[in-house]
Amino acid sequence: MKIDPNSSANLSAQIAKAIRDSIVSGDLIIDERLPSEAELADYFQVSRPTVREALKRLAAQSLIRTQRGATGGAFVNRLSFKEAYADQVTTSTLLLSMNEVSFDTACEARYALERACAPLSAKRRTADQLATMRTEIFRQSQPSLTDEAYCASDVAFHRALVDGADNPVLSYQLAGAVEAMQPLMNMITFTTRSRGIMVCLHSSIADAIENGDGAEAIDCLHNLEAETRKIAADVFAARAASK
Amino acid sequence: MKIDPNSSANLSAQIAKAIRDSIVSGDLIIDERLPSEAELADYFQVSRPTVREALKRLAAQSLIRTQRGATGGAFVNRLSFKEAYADQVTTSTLLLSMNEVSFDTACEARYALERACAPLSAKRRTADQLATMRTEIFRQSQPSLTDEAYCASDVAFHRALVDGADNPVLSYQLAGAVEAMQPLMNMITFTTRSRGIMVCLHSSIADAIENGDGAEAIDCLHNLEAETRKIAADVFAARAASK
DNA sequence: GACTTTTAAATGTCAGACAATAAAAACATT
DNA sequence: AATGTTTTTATTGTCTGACATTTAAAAGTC
Repeated sequence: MKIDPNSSANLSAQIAKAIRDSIVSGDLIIDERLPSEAELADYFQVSRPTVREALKRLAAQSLIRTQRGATGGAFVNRLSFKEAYADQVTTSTLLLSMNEVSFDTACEARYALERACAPLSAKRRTADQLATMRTEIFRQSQPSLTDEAYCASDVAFHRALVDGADNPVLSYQLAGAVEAMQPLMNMITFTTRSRGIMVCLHSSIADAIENGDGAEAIDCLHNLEAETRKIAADVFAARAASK
Repeated sequence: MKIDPNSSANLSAQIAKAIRDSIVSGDLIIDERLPSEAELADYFQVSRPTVREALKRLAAQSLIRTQRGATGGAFVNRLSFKEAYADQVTTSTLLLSMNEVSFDTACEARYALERACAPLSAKRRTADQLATMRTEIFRQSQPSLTDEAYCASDVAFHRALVDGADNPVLSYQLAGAVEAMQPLMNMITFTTRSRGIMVCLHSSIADAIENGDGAEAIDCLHNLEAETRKIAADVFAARAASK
C-alpha cells in the first residue's frame, strides 16, 4: 500500500505524503476509514504522536476528517468546492500581500478572468443571480455606504456575475482572484464621482448580461478595468504627493 | 497577541487558527521566528505535542517552516507563487475527481480562462515562451508519442501560452485549471487524425501569438475547445457503445 | 420490547524523557 | 592575534506510557 524509507527527513512529513499519495491516486476512496492511529504507528514503525502529526497535516488540507468514539477514526474527506473556496481565498490573499503584487497586476488578472466568465454568464445566469447584481448596484448607489461596505458590495456583484456562468470550476478559480483583491481595493477611497461612474458601468454590465450579450459585457468589463485602474492610479499619486 | 478559549473543540486546531490569523493579519512578519514550542506550550497552557500538531498543520499549508538546532525554530514562510502551484494543482485535481465534474465543464473552464490570457500573451510573450510552444507542437506531431506523453506536451504548450501573459496571478489561478485536467485528458485516446487537427490548431494559436493578434488567438482557442470536446464526445460514445 | 447502564474502541491530551542537529561559545594551537 | 577544534546549549524530532473524552454498540434491567 505505501512504504517509508527511514532516511534523512521528517517522518511525519513522509507519512503524510504516503497517505496523501494514496488518496490522490485513488487507492483510498472517499469516506473510507484509515487504519487507527495505533495501527498506522505499528505499520510505519513509528510512535503514535508522529502518526498524529502526519494526520494533522492532512487534516489541515481538508484531505481527511477525524471522528472520536468507538467507530471513530480518520476518514478520507470529500473535498467540496465550497470548502476549497476558503483556502483558495486565504492562500491568494497571502500570495498577493507577501509578494508585493502591484495593484495593476492583480487588477489585470481579475478582470481578464471575469471576462472569461462573462459570455457564459450572459447565456446561463439565473433570474436570482441577475437580481443580486441589481441589488448590489442599488446598494452601491447609496452615498452613506462606507468604503469597506462599498468594496464588499463590489465583490458580491462580481461574485454573482462569475457564479452566473454556472461552472463550479470557474467559480472556484475565480474566488481567489476576486476576493483576494479586496484588501487591495480597500486601500482606495472612492469619491462620490468615481462611485457614480462605477455604478454606471456595473449597470451596463448587468444590462448586457440580462440581454444575453456576452460581447457587450466583455466591452463593459474592459471599461470597468480601465476606470478602476485610473481611480487607483489617482489615489496612489495623490497619496505620494501628500507625503 | 492571540487568545484561546478552553471551549469544546480541538486545541491544536484552535492554536493553529490563532497563529494563522496572526500571519494573515500581518502581526507576524515574513521570516519572523515564532516562540519555541516550549514557550508556545506555556503560553497556550497546553502540552508540547499539542503545540507540535498545531505547527504541523501550519507547515502543511506552507505558512511556516521549521529548522532544528540552537538558533532553529518555526519561521513564517514567504508563500511563493511557485510553491503555491503544487498545492493548487493537487487541490484542483482532487476537486475534479471527487466531485464528478464532467469533461465538458472542466474543458469549458479551462479554455475560457486560457482565452482570458491570450490577448495578454500575444502582447507580452517572450521569444523563449514562443519557442517552447513551437517545440511542443513539433513533439506532438511525432506519431510515436504515447497518449500520456502527448497530453503532457499539450499541458506544456498551454502552460507556455498562459505564462506568456507575464502575470503571476493569472499563471497561478490557471495552473489548477490546466494541469488538473490532465487526468481527464488521459482518459482520451487520440487518433492520428485527431492529433493532426489539434497540431494544426496549436500552430494557428502560436502564429496568432507570434503576430500579436489576441483576437485571432481567442478564435483559435474557441476552435480548439470545440474540437477537444468533439473528440472527447466521440471517445465516450464509442466506449459506451462497446459495452 | 423499550429504556438504561456498561463496556470497548478510538481520538485528544498530557508528562517526561532522550536523540539529533546546528550554532554559538570556549578552548587550544599555531 | 588569528585560526582551527572541541564543548556547550538551545531547539526541534521522536518515543514511551498514561489518562481523559467521546461515541457507538453490547449488556443489562424494567
